[in-house]
Amino acid sequence: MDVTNSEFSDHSQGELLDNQDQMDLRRGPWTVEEDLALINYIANHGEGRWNSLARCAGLRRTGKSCRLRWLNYLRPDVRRGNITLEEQLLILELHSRWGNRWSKIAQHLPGRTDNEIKNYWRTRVQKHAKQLQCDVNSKQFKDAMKYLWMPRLLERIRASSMNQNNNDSGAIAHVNNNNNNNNHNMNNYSSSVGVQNNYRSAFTTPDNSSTTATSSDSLSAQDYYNTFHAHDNNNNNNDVVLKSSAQAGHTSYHQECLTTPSSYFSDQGLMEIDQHQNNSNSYNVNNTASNMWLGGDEDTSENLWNVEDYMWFHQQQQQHISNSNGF
DNA sequence: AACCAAGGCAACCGCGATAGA
DNA sequence: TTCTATCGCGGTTGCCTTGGT
Repeated sequence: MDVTNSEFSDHSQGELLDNQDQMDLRRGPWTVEEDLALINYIANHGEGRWNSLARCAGLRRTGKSCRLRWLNYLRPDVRRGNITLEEQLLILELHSRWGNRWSKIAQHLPGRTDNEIKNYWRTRVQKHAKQLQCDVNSKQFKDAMKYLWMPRLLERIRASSMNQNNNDSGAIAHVNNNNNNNNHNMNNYSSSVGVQNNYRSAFTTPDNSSTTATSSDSLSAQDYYNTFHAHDNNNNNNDVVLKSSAQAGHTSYHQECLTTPSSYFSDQGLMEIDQHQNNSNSYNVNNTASNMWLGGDEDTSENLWNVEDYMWFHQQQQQHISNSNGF
């Protein structure tokens, strides 16, 4: 497919090309030949100066297009394949702190691009908000992520880690998605050194950039690692939810979460713990309901919600509405 | 088998920031 | 200081795949 760009429109700030160049520019999917040309050129000359690079490499593409293709796809250290549990957890946490600062979030997920994380967020996370009929930026949804989704991810990571430790053959350990297409490195890594090290690895910032981050920005790899290992390393972490969940082990998630002092679906910080416990089963990982979170072949975020969660979520919403109305 | 809708993702677009002449 | 070229980010689009009917 040779989609010639006759209407190239990025003339915003100086990226002006003469008419002939515009006529010659290609857009749309990259061909193998174009990929090879770009790879070869960068291998020999390095990256940067993308417009001139595109010309010199003989590519009928804009510099922007070349840069994007290189950064998001051709770079040797870019990781393909599905987002792991650890990465999901990290994305949720970082997004709760920084919002849609995709490139900033991507800096903490080595090999992942901002585009990939953004797509993940839009397709997976926002889908849940849609299903819950609430805004992705609403407090309700953020709380649901914080108190349901993230603890559950942590538990799954822990469970996978335990499986890994109990099965040296690695037959059960599938923290990384079974459907990974070409993520051989991560699977091998996970199998060989174990999930916990994998987790540690996932939180290692690229090229030591964390050392230059400002204090307010630097949610360090060690912070996450400490959080994850809070049950072993019970110090220097103020994230009550994560810590309590990590400490919870095989106890009810909801129970653990609800006993945190944080506010939950209520302006006064009151939680209807009893109501919840009466109206829904607790999520002990030993029971059937919760095993679906841990033992399924699928490893997607979709599995982190089930019918009871939705019911519970809406109960909390109704409760919140009632409280707001003074009932 | 054919059609359609939804989801996923690569690529594009617009704009602000930055560098340097 | 101003202007231009380039970079990089976040939002959006559109194509391809997949699953359901």
